[in-house]
Amino acid sequence: MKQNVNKPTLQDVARKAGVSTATVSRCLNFPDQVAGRTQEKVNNAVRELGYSPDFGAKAMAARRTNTIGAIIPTMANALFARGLQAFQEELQLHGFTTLVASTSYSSETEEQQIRSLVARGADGLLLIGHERDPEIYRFLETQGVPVLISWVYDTAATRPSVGFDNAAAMKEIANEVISLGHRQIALISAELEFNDRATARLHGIQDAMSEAGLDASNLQVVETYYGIDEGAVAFDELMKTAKPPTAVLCGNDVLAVGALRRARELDIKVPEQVSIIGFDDLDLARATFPALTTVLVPHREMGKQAAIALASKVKDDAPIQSYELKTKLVFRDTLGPVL
Amino acid sequence: MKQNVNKPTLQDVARKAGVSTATVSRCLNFPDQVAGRTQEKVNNAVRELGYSPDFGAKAMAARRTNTIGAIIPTMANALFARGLQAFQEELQLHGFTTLVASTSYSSETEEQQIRSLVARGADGLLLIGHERDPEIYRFLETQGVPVLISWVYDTAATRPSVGFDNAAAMKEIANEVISLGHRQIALISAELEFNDRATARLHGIQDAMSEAGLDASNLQVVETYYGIDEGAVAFDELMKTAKPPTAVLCGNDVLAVGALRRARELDIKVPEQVSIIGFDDLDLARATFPALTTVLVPHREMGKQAAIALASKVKDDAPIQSYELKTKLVFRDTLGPVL
DNA sequence: TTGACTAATGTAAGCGCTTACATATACATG
DNA sequence: CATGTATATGTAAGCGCTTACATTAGTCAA
Repeated sequence: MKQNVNKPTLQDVARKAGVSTATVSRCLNFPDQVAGRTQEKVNNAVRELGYSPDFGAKAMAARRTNTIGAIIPTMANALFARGLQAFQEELQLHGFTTLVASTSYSSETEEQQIRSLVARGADGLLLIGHERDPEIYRFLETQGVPVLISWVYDTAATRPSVGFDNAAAMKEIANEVISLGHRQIALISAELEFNDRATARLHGIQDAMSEAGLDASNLQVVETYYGIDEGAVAFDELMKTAKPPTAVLCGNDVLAVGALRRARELDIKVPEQVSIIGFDDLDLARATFPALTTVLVPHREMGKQAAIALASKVKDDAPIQSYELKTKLVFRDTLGPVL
Repeated sequence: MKQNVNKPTLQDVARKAGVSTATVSRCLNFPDQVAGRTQEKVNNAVRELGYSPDFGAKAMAARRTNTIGAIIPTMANALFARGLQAFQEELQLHGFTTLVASTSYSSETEEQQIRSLVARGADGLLLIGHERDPEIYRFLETQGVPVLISWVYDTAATRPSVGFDNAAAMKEIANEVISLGHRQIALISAELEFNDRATARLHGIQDAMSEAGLDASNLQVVETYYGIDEGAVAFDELMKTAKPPTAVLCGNDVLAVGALRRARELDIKVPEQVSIIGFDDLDLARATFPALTTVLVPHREMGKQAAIALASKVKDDAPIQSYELKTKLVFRDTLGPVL
């Protein structure tokens, strides 16, 4: 290992400034409790030594970190990245630092990350979706770390959450699709296991279809990873089946963009021959040609509300209030009637 | 505050298992130094108590965190996000955890983040680009934290770096543009201040132009933020000038996608009336219509090499070896000759 | 000047771990 | 069996901070 240089400590600063360590600590944390002249001496010493407090020591002594952890599936998904950005910004206003980790959609990795963030002293945790090993929830409870679930809002769930109703949102757009005459429908979904958002969206479509009297066999589902190429491949697959769909719903805009690209490559006209629908409403959705019909997810607002809820829980131990956000259909140019 | 629950400590585990704290510690960190029967007792106690080690205490006692910090401008930029992903994966192989922070391109925020990561005990730091307040470099030196600069490779720089030559890459594509007859050229760039990558790319174009005998007045530069909409607005602006460019180079693919979108909205044919060139080669670049001509940046390889360099520096105190990665022109459908 | 405050500073006890060192136990050797 | 060696565990001293409590300095009314 290294450790060639010895980082200056509070002690060093105290010695240099000719005061006690307690005074230095106060000067740094509660300046108004310290006389002006003393502050100056201390600040000079801090500057000259290039002192920087040790977070670990501080956390241990103060028994508090003012840190909130957030674990999302992937940074690659712009929607998570942006929602988290808003979460972070709001928390900063409340005096919290955010520690971010991602799981690549692996529940195993998620568990590790949860443990790691708890070990690092997170005062609270933001998690995406409800579905995970009950043991983890037990662990968090024994550690006394409050958790807020986001990206979903499920009245049936016992834990508080800030998010939207994935099933209802998907059902709404599915209804539109069906009312335009589509009967042969497909869903390009993220992996369904350990992903209650994806599962809920699937259920939304199934619901809409069964209410419209359509048989389950009219729905084809392909699961894949997040990515444009993945969407393209999935679309390909669907078009090669015996009864190719006339409408392809996608679990997110990125998959939809991939599908759209492949449609163009296959010379399939959208929406004349097949409709393609996204989910999320990224900037991207307006930039494709034709522009993507999709479902707007208010990600920034979601991040912000999650931050507010979690901050008040951690600070004042106020019970977390669940909060439902509304999605909105955005009609652009990739959804059309069956011709 | 809260603290209703008392997290179990090493002490608690030791008591429950009927051994000393030292044994518990060893059992957790160096299991092969501990007898099998003892391991069992300890592991049971750990499980029953839901024990999780306190990172801060551990770091303080061990004087090592096995944590590497990485500070990037923004997660919103997929290229950073992906490069970082590779960085992280590689570091994990070497036994390091990565702590990520982003700055929103603010040098002030960056300074905070650097201090925060150092405080959190980062054994090393990854930073993007060379350009920052010298005081920060001094601070890092007094703290004994090794730094690796990435995303740039500049032979003139004193600090080691793992990246590519931004100026050369941009010059290369600019040469192509010029050789296709373009004389009136524009650059939609990220903000140039405190951004040596963006500045270098600008210089690359200027170089190419002056070598081709073009006057500086033939180049229009508009600085903007990262985003599709921002690219669209910038493109708009350029088209409204007295001498609109016939080729628009963009600092990244996202800006280019925005420009492309606005071109379509304005009914300007690409590449017949104006050529649009991106930078980065995101998946996105293949998904637009027409597909984007751009410059491939080997972001994953960059992240990986950066991780290797930094890990060996931190572990063995080996001097960091600079490493140059090569970019590659990717010709698709948005660059054409002047008609 | 004094006493009664308040304001500023100091003292020292931990926070939860790791690890050098000391000790105990087990086993092989002569 | 005594002895030496290896293996397993225990003891206790910090790591760099915060903070309750004790002490001292400063201020002001009487």
